[in-house]
Amino acid sequence: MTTEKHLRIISATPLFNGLTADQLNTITGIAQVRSYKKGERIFFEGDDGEGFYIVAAGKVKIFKVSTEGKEQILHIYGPGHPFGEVPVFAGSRFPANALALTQSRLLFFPRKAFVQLLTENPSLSMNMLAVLSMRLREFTLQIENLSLKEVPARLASYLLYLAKEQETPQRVELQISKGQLASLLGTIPETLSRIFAKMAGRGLIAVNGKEIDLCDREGLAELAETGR
Amino acid sequence: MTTEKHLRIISATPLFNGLTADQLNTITGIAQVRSYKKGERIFFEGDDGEGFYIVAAGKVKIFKVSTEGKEQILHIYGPGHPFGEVPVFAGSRFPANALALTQSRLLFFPRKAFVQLLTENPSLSMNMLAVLSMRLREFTLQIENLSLKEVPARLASYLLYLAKEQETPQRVELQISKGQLASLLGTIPETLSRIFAKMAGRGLIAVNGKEIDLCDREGLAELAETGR
DNA sequence: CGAGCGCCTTGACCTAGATCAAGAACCGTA
DNA sequence: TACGGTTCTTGATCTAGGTCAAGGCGCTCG
Repeated sequence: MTTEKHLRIISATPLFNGLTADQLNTITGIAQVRSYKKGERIFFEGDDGEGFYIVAAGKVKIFKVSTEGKEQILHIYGPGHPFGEVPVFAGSRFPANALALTQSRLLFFPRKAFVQLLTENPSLSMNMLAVLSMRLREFTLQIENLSLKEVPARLASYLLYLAKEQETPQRVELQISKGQLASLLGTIPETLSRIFAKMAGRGLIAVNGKEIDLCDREGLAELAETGR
Repeated sequence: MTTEKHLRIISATPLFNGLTADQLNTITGIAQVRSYKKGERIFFEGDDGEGFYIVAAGKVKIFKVSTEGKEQILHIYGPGHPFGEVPVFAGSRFPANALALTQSRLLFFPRKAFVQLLTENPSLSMNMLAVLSMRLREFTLQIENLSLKEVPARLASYLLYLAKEQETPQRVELQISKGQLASLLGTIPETLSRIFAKMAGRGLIAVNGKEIDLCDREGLAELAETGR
């Protein structure tokens, strides 16, 4: 693993947009590479946060677990996405768990060195503020979904979101298992399965394994919006 | 309303901790005072965010509304708390609504001037990052509550939280109506009422209007944690 | 190729909590 | 102190979705 390669990854990360080559070099200097196997824990809720991460390769899930073992996924992050920044600035512990969904390579930025960087680079601070703000927006959306919408509406929203994300208006591919999707939507596999069947029955979608055709985007939008 | 007074409020706000008198003066220079009557809207979801607010006096609720009119309260903020910062940094619109719960006085900071300030004051940026991180922590907690715990557990958590907040271990006072509390907990007044009755029946609490005695903190903690 | 395991689906049931409807208690105003 | 309005409580009902249990349908690996 060369420093070259780190630099390429770091340059491509939105968080570091608009920084000079010099600044990027400095940042590369403090980054450490860490590798995780599929299923390996990155950190636990309550752990001390001595720094934060950026996904270089692979897929990471951030989640909470109830006392009875039910899990709620908060995010699933791929390359370029930072996570675990909260304790860096709040001076607290990680508020959730992180686990590698696939074999992953992460860049780790130690708290102290990174804070030092921030005080010297106002534009980096601004980027960081933007990242946190965006995340806050996502959370308000998720809370809205969980408390104000029923599962079919949440699923419809998610499918439309995926379609935009993947730039394929007619068909989307689930990058995660349906069980994981259920947890992301705040439900369980059985319920999700039934809702898939119901939506297919209404002609809104067609499901073939991880491939899902969006037959009626109008109808999906309606369902996402009003729940009918 | 004197500039003196603004300065006093601004100095006392955590967001501006650790800044020099000089910096505080500059900040006071860009703040505008806005007054709102009880029930008045401060902004709507989707509005352009030309700046953010800090509560100087009064109480403000931040909330989402479903298409059918059900509301989910995200936060209730009192003096010293900033809100509406997301669009300032994310460059997007307000992701939720804000309304004055009581007659309120707010300090408004226009986007552009504030961003200018940030680039010149690294420690202000750090404070802002801390505020946003703290808010993210609160949100993860709220999502956990909404999706992983049942209403009685959420209520128990909230009561214990209030007790800590108010530094009165034995008795808390609700600062908001029970209807508002229901919405904050992601439920409806009827359900909340029944749960109050049930908890009183079990000897966990005693309810007298807005005064609530925590008779059995052990039991409440147990309920908050495990749901039984 | 067959065994075994993880994932998904389907069905029968059950429970938390929403909805609907009707009073009761509380509060500011005249 | 009577009033009209909120806000709160209580009861009867309904339903989304969770739980439990039993297959099915792929996988990989021997």
